[in-house]
Order: sequence, then C-alpha cells, then structure tokens
Amino acid sequence: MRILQSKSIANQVDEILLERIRGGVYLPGSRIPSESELSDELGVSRATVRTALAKLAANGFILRKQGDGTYVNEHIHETSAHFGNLWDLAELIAGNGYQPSIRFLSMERRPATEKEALVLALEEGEELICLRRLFYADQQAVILADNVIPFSLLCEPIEKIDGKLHIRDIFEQYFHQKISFVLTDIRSTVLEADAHEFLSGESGRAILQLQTIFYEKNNLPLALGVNIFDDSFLHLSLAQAWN
Amino acid sequence: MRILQSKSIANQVDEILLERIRGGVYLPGSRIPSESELSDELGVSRATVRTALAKLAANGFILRKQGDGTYVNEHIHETSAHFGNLWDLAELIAGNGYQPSIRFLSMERRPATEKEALVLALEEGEELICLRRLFYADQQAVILADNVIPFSLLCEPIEKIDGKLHIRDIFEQYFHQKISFVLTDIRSTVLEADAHEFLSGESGRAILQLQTIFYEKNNLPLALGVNIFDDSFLHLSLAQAWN
DNA sequence: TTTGCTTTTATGTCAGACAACTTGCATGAA
DNA sequence: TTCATGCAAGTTGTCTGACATAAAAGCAAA
Repeated sequence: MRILQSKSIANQVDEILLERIRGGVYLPGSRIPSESELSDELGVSRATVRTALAKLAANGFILRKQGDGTYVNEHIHETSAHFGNLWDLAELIAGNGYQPSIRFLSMERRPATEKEALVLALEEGEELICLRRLFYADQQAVILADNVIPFSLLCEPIEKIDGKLHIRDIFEQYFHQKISFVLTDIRSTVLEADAHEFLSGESGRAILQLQTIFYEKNNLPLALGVNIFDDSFLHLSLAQAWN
Repeated sequence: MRILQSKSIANQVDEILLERIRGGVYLPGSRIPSESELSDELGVSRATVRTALAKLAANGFILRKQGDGTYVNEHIHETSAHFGNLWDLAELIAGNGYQPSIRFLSMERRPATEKEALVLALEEGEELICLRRLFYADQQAVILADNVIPFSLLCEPIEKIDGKLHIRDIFEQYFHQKISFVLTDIRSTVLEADAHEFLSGESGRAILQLQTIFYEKNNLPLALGVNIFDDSFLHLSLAQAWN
C-alpha cells in the first residue's frame, strides 16, 4: 500500500479559508482577518498564509488591497465554477444552487480506441475501465459523465470500486495516484441520441461538452473524461483575477 | 490625467517569466532556474519570486516539486487559454496557433436595455458606448465581439477611441480604469442571422458564447462583453493545477 | 547490475524587519 | 460649522536570513 504524501501546510490553509468563504463564515464583500491574525490563529507563519492567499486571489475568490485589507469577492455567488475545480462536477452543481448527487450507471472493460490510446499514451487495444455516471441536481439528471482509465493502473480489485465517489477519491483509493493537474476542452455540441436517453431536453439542442484529461505529477495521463450537460439548466461561469 | 499605479514587483516578475515560457526560452517539460537563481538574476528577493511562481503554478503554467525543481507544464502548447486570460481573445487566437488581428466594425451611443442596466448597475436608459469588433485568425474571421460600456465613465473624447486596441488598453487610455477581475459565463448556442453575417459556417450550427463582465477593484462593473465563435475552428482549452 | 547510504540541491516553512499604501481621526484654519 | 492638512494606525508588499523537508545525484558495497 503506497503512502500518499500529506498536503502541504499552505494547501491546508488554502482549504480552510476556502471552506470559510463557501460556508459563509467570511461573507461576500466583507474583509477577512489580516495575514497576521490568520497566522496567529492557524499557528503557521505569515509566509505560509500569504502563499494560500495568493492562490485564492489568482482564482478570483478574494481581492487584495495594499494598505487596506483582503476582501471576499462579492460575486462569488454568481459563479458556479472556479479555476481550481472546473472538472469538479459536484461543485459545479452545488455552485448553481442545487444539491448534487451521483448515480452509478455502468462499468466495463474494453480495449482502447485509437484516439483514447493516443491521449492516454497507451498502445492501441490496451484495456480500459469505462465508468459511466449520471450527476443529479436535486432530483434532475443534468450531467452525463464518462471516464476511461487504463486498467493497468488499477491497484485494487475492480469489484471494490465505488462508482459514487469523487473522481479524485477514486484515484486515491483504487489507483493510488494523485491528480496533479487537468486539461479541459470546452466545446459546444448538440444533444444526441445516446445522451438524450439520460438527459432531458429536446434532441438537437445546443449543449456543452467538457472533455478533461487528468495528469499526475510526472505528466503521465491518468484518465480521460467526457462530460456533457445542458447549459440552459446548469450555468458554467468562471471568475478570474487580473493583476 | 490620473496616474495609474505601476504594477507590483511580483506581477512584473510574473509577466517576465510568462513571456519566457510563451517565447520558448523555457521549453515545455524543462526545468526552469531555481528560485535563488531567479532572484539573483532579476534583482528581487526570493520571496517575491515565490509569489510570482505561486501564481503561475495556480494557473497551470508550471509544476513545482519540492526537492527537485520547477518545471514548465508539458501541455502548455495544447491549451489555448489560461485562467488569467479567458477573456483575452487575441491570446485565445494566438494559443490556437494563428496570428490574431482586430477589425473595428462599429461604435454607437444608445440607451441601456433593462438587462444591461441591471448587470452594469445603471439606471435603465443611461447611455452606453457599444463597440462591435471582429477578431481574425490569420485571414479568417473567427470571433464577433460586442462590448458595452457606460458613457459616463468615458474620460476622453469619444472620437479618439482606437477600436483596434486590447480591451484592457481601451480602459486604461480612455476610461482611466484598471480591470481588477472578470466574470465569464460560457454558453452553448447556435449561429444566428446577425452573427452569421460576419462569421463563416452554416447557420444553426452549435457555437460558443463567452459573456464577460469586467470589474474594477471596488467591484464596480465596467463593461459587458459578448463574444461568439465557432469552436470547431477555435478551441477553448484550459489548464488548471490541482494542489 | 543492483542496493543502500551520503551529499547536494531544490522547494517549503519560519521569524523578524521595513517599505508602500490606505483609512480614519485629530487638529487647525477659514 | 466646514474644510483642508497632517499624523497615526493598520494592512499588504518586499526583503533578509535561516532551517525543514523532500527528491535527485553520486558513490560505495554487495
């Protein structure tokens, strides 16, 4: 059993602060405690707090003003996704104000297609695990999510896989891998037959497709995900800081 | 003439490093100089270099490995946009491997619609400047860009506005405002008549619409932009670091 | 060749100090 | 009272130096 390195202190601070912003402890538009106060409260150095705040600022969660303070972005509630979690579908749904849930549809083993082999740096025909899941917003099916992962990466018996887990946790628990970064392609397409079976809306309407490649820290591709959803129901909005 | 505060040192370092990555000085997958070397070379402290690197890492440009070094993301060339510049259409075109250019189509003054007034925090009927521009990839028209800005913010004679400038520079030069952050809504829609006049492709095909709201540092909305383009020609791909 | 240890080098974290900037208050003049 | 000026306090930005932690590189022994 491989040991996964624990998160860095700065990333833990980042998560704590993000949780407070999302949870309403720090309200939109309000000023959050100063760097010194946070470093005292959390028992870490000011440098570490600054590292965490820099990341939050880069992702548009907070605005920093020299000589004044750090403020929570007023428009947080208007954005459904953020740069750290464009591929986090549950958060995308939550960001739209719905209660997310996941329904496991199917899991199968099959050889990789030419395109999949190319993207995942495999030989054509190598075996893949195909995971098909459906994301719900409250009771409404909204996102059809397909993930393909090389079978050779699997560390645990395939029967143990819990199809309702977060993709990040699936990798940690069954593949002993950490996702280091992702590459997402956003496309406009139309609702076709196979997806129409699961998602509501008239066939032929314009929908969004998020095609995501997951990588681990050494640039090795871990998985390919294709997620489609109706953007008239679920909005994809992003905040970004400039400067 | 208002003085625009010069950029912070960390942001200048950030720009220098980003330019080197884009310009191929630091090649994809390669290790860039250490923090100490950079701080020596650029004449700033290691803390400042770290601030710049933290931002680049948050935006997926680089990967940092403790005990090893800092590496340029190998897949930089596969991404057309980045979190710092989703609304930067010229860079989006350049990221797709084309030479971007801007054609100024029209500029007019008219009262704000109800929806525009709401988004821009204006009274309904207040005057707007409407800027319509067409972005080219090499010789091909690819993005139709509409921007509306409250007329009351204008500091210079309207005749002086150069419609070919970057939106950022338009704000700096004619409105004496700095864009602090932006909020972008990504939607899937179909190519309709008025846009079809400028963009190629059959009418009714699925295209992407980027709707962007620009804010200054005090959360005052500066402008509303609506950009539509055919994502079969121009890809919208984003990199994001996790952890 | 392989394995295990040591050395080197890089990023991560810490502490303290000062600079640059903003805000609000107090003071004083009109 | 009203307004302008200047001061003080607080916050983020930058600097310096040090040590902790982790990974790669080199070396030596099996």
